[in-house]
Amino acid sequence: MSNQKQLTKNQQAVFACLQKAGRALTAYDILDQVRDQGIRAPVQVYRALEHLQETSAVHRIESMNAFVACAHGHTEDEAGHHHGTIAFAICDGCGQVNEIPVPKAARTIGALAGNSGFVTERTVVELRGHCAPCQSRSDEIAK
Amino acid sequence: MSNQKQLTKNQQAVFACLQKAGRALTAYDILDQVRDQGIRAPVQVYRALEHLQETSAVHRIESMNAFVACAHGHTEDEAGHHHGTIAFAICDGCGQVNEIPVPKAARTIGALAGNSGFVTERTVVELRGHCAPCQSRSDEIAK
DNA sequence: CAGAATTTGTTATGATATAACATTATGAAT
DNA sequence: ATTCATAATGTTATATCATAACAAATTCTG
Repeated sequence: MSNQKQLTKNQQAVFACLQKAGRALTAYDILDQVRDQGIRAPVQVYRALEHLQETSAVHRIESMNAFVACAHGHTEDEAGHHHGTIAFAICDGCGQVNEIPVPKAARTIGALAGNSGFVTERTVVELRGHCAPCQSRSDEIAK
Repeated sequence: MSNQKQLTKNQQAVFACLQKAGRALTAYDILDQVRDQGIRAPVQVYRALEHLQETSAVHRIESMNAFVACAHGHTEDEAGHHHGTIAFAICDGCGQVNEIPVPKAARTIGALAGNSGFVTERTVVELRGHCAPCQSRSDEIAK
């Protein structure tokens, strides 16, 4: 079968690393963190990430070439209840990534594209900016 | 001054290449096309792209690591009238990229992020899918 | 256990992007 | 026109992100 629920050793290591980080990491960031768990080559990390993305346990942040653990309940519980499109709010100060379900706005945008016959298969929405704490931090710097 | 309107030789070459292509190209695709115009190294392409992005003549497609000439009037006319956020509808069949202004949907999404104090500085919206012609083409293949 | 499928490990390489620094061109002020 | 400041260029090297190819080990299933 294709959809087993148990993660393999490498998949566990990579996923745990991302969860612990609590922010987006590049594949090589991850590699550095899991070397002591026997993962030696980039391809091993990419393979684990590929699987984790298929099961929606991990999302790729396109504008960073990085990866983040899904904030919703993908730890143990089954299902992977499908939300629609999720927007990622990425803080360029601290790297925190927040997930914001935006099913309606995504449908609106998809409909606009559909007007010219375009069929949307995947929607990428990423907000780059600063979270509240980092906002005040940069205020300080700007005096 | 910072905002001159005339493009330099390299900037012209890169921009012309993108306009001629009519679709997204990677920096190395561009490099291959402009070697005969004296551009020899990746960094020269990236520098031209950087300038062209600053003036909104070119957009970066994050989910492709590629670049596309802006579809709006950036050829000769001044101004670069500021639209709000633009969504890119990218056909995975033929590579065509369509620009769709989505100011309202983008504001909606930004407002949702703003609820937790996030301040958006840049909004990336990219639709991956298939354009009308490529849609029918894949129909054929699927019999 | 046998066979199939998947995962793993290993090496190599491809693709994307920037650092550092010397040089040349351009524009504005005298 | 000369000087100065700025921006653009060229060149080499290297950093960063990602996949190809193939052999070996593991796991699942009958």
